[in-house]
Amino acid sequence: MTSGLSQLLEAAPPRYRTATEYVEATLREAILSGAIAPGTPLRQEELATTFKVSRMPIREALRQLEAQALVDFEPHRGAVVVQITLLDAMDNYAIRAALEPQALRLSIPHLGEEDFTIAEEILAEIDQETDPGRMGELNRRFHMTLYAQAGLPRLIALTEQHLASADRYLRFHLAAIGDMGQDEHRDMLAACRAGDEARALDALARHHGRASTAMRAFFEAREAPRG
Amino acid sequence: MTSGLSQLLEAAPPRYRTATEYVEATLREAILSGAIAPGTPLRQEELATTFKVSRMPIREALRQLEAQALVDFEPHRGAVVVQITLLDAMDNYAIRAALEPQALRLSIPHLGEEDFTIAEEILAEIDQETDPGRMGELNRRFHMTLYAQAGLPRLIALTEQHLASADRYLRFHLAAIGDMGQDEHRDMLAACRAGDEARALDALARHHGRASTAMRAFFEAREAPRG
DNA sequence: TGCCTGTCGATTGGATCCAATCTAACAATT
DNA sequence: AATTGTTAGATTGGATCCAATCGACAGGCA
Repeated sequence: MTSGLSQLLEAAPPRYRTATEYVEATLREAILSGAIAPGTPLRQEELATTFKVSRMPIREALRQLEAQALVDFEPHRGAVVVQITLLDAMDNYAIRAALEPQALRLSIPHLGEEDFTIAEEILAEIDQETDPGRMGELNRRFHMTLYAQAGLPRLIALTEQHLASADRYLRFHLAAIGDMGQDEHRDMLAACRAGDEARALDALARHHGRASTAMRAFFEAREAPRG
Repeated sequence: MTSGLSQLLEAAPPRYRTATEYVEATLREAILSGAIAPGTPLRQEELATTFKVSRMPIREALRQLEAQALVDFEPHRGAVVVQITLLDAMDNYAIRAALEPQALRLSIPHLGEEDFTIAEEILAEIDQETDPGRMGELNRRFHMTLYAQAGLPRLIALTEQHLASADRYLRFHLAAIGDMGQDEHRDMLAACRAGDEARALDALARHHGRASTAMRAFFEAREAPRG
């Protein structure tokens, strides 16, 4: 049959099926990575020329980004890249601190050796990585590998979405605590391997707690450097 | 000054500022209430004539509903109202079981007597209500009243969104357990009043747990009535 | 009969055009 | 001088038009 061909098609699917998909994915990546600064107004005409499409796919993409809380939309005034504030960061942490333990808890019983191997490889990659952007990507993949067996697609997608949003705070995170929390990562992985749910959840909670308090201290020091 | 005027404007804002807003809000309500059945294909031309607008606001609205996971969008094939399945319901419960305790926990310390009074009134209304649609609305308002003081807008919005999604399962919920869990509601409210976080969270967990297991049993009985 | 192929209507995706709204600068009035 | 009114340009919202894709059905071929 065509199993060889279908493998090829799996490996190289047509990149985007519609212009809207293309614009949406590219814009989201640009916002999350910080390539477009928070507060930047997104002019439809301007985006249309840079993407070499009409304003229509731009408009549809912006609508979807609005629903994902990546841009603010005001009628007749256009879209603006959402700001990064302490409140936003705390909001994101609170949401992840709720979703991630749930995903991990449901996933742990179904994790297998293949998952642990992949997670281990990602941890090793993180150790050697220096580029902040790639580190965010690797961090996300590590976490999602451990959550992937939860079996609830919406929970997983929602968790991944908010983990991706956290990339926006990555620069601040690194400035605040300097590392990606590899100690907690390793502890979490070891606990998962041992099937020790309580310990894994504890490691994850420490992970969130440490990052969240560090971030808060960092922002508050920034906002009132001399009081 | 104009404090009287601004109160008036608060009370009666222009209903919708754009056609897209209007279509989106109306369609969402229709989907959540079940007025449009799961699996229904949403033809753009058809919707355009019923809403008396062109296809353009329809398209933008459908994009936003897709990002909210209320319709499935397939390129060149259009939008379909998402199905109601056991997996979907479990997914929704898992997400709410993660988000709601977090919101409640953060909100409890800032709840005041006004909030308790409002919550109490809503509970009384639920007791007398028979219309399932209104009961979903009231249930949502009760929960959100207790979560509202969490101080994190995104967490609150996300929680409310998934609480609203649960309205889609309301018929099944009522068929499965017959009531809205008023006992747990009352226990939760009393615990909040007493500032007893642990007891409030416990009541909420029982609320979710009971609903979730009942729903699972109900679906499984439906899917394999004679095996 | 069963399967492939081509064609046509229906539907969506994208481009272009027009109308409505916002912003800012400037003029006019007190 | 400060506030209000006006007007022009920029920008978004909405409508219409054309192109691309999908699905079903009919016809040809083994």
